[in-house]
Amino acid sequence: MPKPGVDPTLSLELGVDRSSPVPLYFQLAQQLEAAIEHGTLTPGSLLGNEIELAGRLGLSRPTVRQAIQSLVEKGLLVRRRGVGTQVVHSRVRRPLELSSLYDDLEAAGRRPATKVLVNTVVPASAEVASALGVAEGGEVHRVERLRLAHGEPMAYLVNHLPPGLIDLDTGQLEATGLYRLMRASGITLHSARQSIGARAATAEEAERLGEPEGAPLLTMERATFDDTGRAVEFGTHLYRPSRYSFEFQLLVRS
Amino acid sequence: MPKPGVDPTLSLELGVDRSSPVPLYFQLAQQLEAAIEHGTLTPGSLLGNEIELAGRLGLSRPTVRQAIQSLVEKGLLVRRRGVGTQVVHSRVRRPLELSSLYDDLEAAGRRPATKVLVNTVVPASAEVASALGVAEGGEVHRVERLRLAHGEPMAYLVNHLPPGLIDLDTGQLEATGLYRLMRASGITLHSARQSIGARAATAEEAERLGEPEGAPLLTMERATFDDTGRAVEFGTHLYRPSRYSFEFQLLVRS
DNA sequence: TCAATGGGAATGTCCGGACAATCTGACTAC
DNA sequence: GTAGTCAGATTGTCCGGACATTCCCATTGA
Repeated sequence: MPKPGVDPTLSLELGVDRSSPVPLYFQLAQQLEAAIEHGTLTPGSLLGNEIELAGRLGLSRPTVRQAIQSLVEKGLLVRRRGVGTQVVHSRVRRPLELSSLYDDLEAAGRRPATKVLVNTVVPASAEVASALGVAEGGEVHRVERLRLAHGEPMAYLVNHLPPGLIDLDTGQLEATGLYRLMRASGITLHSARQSIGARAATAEEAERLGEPEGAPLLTMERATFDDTGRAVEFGTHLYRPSRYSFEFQLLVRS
Repeated sequence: MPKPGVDPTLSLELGVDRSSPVPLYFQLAQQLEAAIEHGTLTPGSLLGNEIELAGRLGLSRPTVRQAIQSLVEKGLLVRRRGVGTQVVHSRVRRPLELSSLYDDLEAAGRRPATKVLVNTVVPASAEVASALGVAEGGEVHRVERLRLAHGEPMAYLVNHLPPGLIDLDTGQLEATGLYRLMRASGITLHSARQSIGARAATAEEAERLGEPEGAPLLTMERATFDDTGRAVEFGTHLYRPSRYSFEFQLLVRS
């Protein structure tokens, strides 16, 4: 007896370009993701089984599985043994990636402005030295920035970087984000350790951010590492909670 | 000419049990992870190439690749084409999973205590109805809890759940976390949308948490979904920033 | 009416092989 | 000496197949 629901991938224009340098599994994953995004593949609908799908596309089953697997890891699909592969109902946003505040804002359509307050070399404090893995008192870059949105201050960012890693040009810092500069310098960002908390603003901080003294502020500390394990950045950030909050999606690792 | 560095996996007692129901790739991944954790595989060291490793273990290359891949996704290993697979230097902690505050505290060795203040059924407010996808005014469970550590209040947790999903026993809620109860009820948690911010405490909140009025509080809102996309929980939490902050590790998706 | 059984269907695991893409380092030519 | 070139090593991609495991559901039996 045929299944009641028709395989929704049948109506899709799926097909891969074998002459393309883009891997086949990636091409398929992109097409499926686009179909989900576009609503062609409706939430809850079952994808046809892998073997049949592979045959229809002229691909092998491992290749199709690899494509599906990548979407499962993105949280777009759910697989169940004995049942099939289903499109997840809930709308999935980005699962909290390591991006700069600048990129976040730009993606949200807001045009962030940056004012570099300090861009210099200083001796490392004990805290900075420990975070960056350099000797206390050794030279490190220090950057202080004020991030503005709609002309109003939104965040006060203090970052320390180990010496000799990157040229910190004030103009570039104002035009783009720190992470983008680091990536452009050939640094492969790998992981970051973050801590988010809250505290009352000091008089100095309050003035910089345009808040009353003692106002609640959102704080974030972050140490970023490249793929060799080197600490490449240590940041201490202050956000105005009325202007900014951390929004993200978590996926349960099964 | 032989390579200068000896393959560090040679000195490992690697071996799989083919009679075990645990998948072979998973057994291998666990052994490699244990070796990294234990320091037998030192950071920066290169694992021998996949093909040789597969041959030595009597496994196929895809199986070995699958094991390595899972550790790459955990951030423990880094692969580079033409070079090899390397142990990451930086110590990786959990990459921010979806766990309850209760589990977090327990893992940290602190024995959390929970006081259930309210456990009842209420009509859904507009906000709760929207988050849970139920009709406004429809019945939902409401749970208010106070989380204590060392006898001092640490967080005030308000959660709403759709009706008929789970039996909320006050005794159980005080003995364990909400997520653990949900999982035990057969609910497959899939994803959550979170928002972390800060604000000043109201008089009522301040009293409950033992803070002065207007003190900065860390706030977290979270909607949790199961793998069918149903909202299964909506929580609004308040934390004392002197007692709690969000700590986690991010991995860069390449 | 309800519980136990069993078959079909789908994903999960594993194999062995082949070729491509990329990086490193040594060699060569200038 | 320096830059370009080439070969070896290693991971990335892809194939086709085999069997195991799990879930759903219809059938069967009490």
